[in-house]
Amino acid sequence: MELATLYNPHGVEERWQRIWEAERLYHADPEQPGETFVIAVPPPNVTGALHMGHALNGSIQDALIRMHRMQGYNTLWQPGFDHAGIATQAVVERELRNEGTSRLDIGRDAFVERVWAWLREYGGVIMSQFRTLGCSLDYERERFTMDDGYVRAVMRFFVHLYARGWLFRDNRIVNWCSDCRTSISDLEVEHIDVDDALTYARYPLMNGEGSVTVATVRPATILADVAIAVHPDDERYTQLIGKDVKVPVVNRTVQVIADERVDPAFGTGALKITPGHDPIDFEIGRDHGLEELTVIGLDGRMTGDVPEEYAGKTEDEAAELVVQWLKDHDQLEKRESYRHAVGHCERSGTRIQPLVSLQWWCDMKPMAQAAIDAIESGRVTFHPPAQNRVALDWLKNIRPWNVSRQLWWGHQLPIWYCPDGHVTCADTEPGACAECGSADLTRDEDVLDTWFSSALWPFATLGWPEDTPELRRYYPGDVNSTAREIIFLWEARMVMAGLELLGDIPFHDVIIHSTILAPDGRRMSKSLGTGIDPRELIGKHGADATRYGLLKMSSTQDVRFAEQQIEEGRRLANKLWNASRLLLLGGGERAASEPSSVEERWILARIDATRAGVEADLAAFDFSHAVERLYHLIFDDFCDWYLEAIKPRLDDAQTRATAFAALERVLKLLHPVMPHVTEEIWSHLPQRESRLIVAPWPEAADESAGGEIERAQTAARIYRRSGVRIALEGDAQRIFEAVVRPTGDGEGDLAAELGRVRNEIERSERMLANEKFVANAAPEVVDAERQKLEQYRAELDALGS
RNA sequence: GGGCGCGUAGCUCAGCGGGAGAGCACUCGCUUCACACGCGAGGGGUCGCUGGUUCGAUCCCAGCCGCGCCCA
Repeated sequence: MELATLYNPHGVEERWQRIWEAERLYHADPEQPGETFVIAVPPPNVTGALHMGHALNGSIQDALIRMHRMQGYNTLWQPGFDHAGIATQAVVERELRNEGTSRLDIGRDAFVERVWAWLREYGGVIMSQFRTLGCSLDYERERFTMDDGYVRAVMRFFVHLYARGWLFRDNRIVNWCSDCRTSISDLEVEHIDVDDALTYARYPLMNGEGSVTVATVRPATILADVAIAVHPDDERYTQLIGKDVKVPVVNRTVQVIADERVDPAFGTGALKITPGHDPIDFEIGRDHGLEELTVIGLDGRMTGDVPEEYAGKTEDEAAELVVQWLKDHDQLEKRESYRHAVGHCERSGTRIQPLVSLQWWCDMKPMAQAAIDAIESGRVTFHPPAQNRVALDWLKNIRPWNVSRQLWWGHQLPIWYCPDGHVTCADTEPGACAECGSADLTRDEDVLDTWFSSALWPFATLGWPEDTPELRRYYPGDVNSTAREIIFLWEARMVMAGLELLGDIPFHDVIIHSTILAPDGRRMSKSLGTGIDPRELIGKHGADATRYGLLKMSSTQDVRFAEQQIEEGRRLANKLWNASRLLLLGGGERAASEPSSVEERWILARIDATRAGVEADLAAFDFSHAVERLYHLIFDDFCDWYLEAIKPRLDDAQTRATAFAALERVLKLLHPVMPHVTEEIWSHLPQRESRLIVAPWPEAADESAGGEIERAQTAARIYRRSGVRIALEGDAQRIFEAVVRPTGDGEGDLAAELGRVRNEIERSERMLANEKFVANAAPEVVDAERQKLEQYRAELDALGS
């Protein structure tokens, strides 16, 4: 048996990835028996590359999937891609720009074909990158949100919501990105602190009795003012309510109104109302029946009914002109610096322009209620549990969802209009207007928000709306794992869609994993240059080590990336490799393997305790503790004590056979975390009947470990520390000799040891002499202290005093 | 502005009512017949600060100071 002393994952990992997939061991067969265990992977953007979040989440999901597969579950890990409307369109638009053309030049059909061509060439590489991490996704079942079948599911969902009466078209304020040229949902808006100027402008009263001053960070929108609002209880302004004022620049006459949504503490307490360009003003305007004027257009420039010198200017340029106008007319009270959070498009980074636009909306309240019930009743549970409330708070305050996007790449709305403006909604292209029968139909140009299709992922991937064997067998699934910022965008919507369309939750547990930050504590991001590429880590340390390290970092709180965790994984792989070498070097024959010695029974008990611990950790989605547990089992128990204890008997086939049986269990327990090295070692073990990936998970064992090992360990601690040998006999003595290999006379620093133990006894006695402690502390705590005292007294005896 | 979380060894993090822990780094000793990516020993911590509750507080409560995230 030729095995290198240094385990090298390269080549080994790729080989096993090929074999597992070629032997279809990742494949889920609905015809096969067994309780199911199903996870649908969060579909990465089809344009994306593996980043740290994917690698962490892949390690988490694969650990769960592999353990359940070994436990005999009919296990499906569903792979696939999201078409990622805005992101993908932006990539292809950039390419067109580099070629000196644009989507408008080539037209919609050619553009969409161009996107498909781009994807065929460059898209979808991330699934291969999941393979290099060892992720056991059922790659045969890869789905794409733009597949024909998936498109049918999306259309069905839309038609369903339309029939329910929850979809409606309305002019409302939206978050407009002038760079992406589309509206985006509230959830795609990122709030960033910005240093602005707060401009205080005087609006003269029409009756000539002075003026009212309002503060604004966006002077350009003064041109669209339709009212001034004050809080009804604000005594400073009570007498002004109902009075008319004149809007600067445009000389429009508007009224002072009262509304409780005005914050008297902001600025002067008087608020200019611009329903066309501010979400709160929009709400106030609707309630007061105010006009919705728009002065900033879709390209972010001034438009519409503005004085000539403003037309076509950017908002900033227009703001300067307005401020100058105010100065010239002595209506500028002051300007002061002001720092506040401003919405930006998370995709392009452009400052959001709130404006009124005709869009399709979905009333989410009815679906949200079902999701609220599911979470409150515990049918769907978030981990860590604090996230349940986060999801509930959002669901309880849910607002209509703007589902239309002014893009070309995506699912075009199944909405047709006839010349009379009637609306027809249908799965497939209708022949005539549903209302008037007109055959002259035009399809709505807009496409759906990417997340509209994502909401269907857990069942559209299984064939819904068709009644497929997969859908019947694998829905509902079990677990979904994702990052915090996806809770509303995706998790909540999957729960709502699943309940609405299939009448059942899509999964019962949602893992919200930690965010891995850059080593300096900032976010990992491409633009900041703080990203660390998991593919480099795999190249440097191997996939097993990377998985181990990432799981070690997967505590519930956010964590700074530390490469040393991955190096720890690499050392663990090497340690296990060499432990296996030790046994294999003695010969790999198979013999009867009944544990006969105390150390054999002890290691089996330790392994079984670890098995139970790992099962409990994974049931609680506590991966970092599971991994730590395995590390100590292998380094401390298996290598430092068990293997050292049996070393003198290694030429005995019986001993090796028992050791192989123990090693086999260790490999099984570690496999979900480090699949490659464990499968590689497994393949060298004598007479394995199957691949480790599908080998049965260890059964609970009924081994009790005697106290001999513990006695030897105590003696070892004392001897190694002070050179003092304490009296042992029988197995404890034999194991101590084998592991510690003592030299010298065993006299050592007896005085120091005696002093240490006496101190302990004194401390313990003092504690137990405290009547209040004995009276008030929990009985088991007092008992534990008494036992410790007993132990120390026994140790004192053993030291021969 | 609302909510959540975090400040524990030089670093990354566990622990969260009864003697401060792990891995790495550091010091010292080991060419022990698997592994120096190893084995053994050791140094290093007013557990952010100030109060409170308790027989007992890193752990619970309040306030403060830092840091981060989510939502508006």
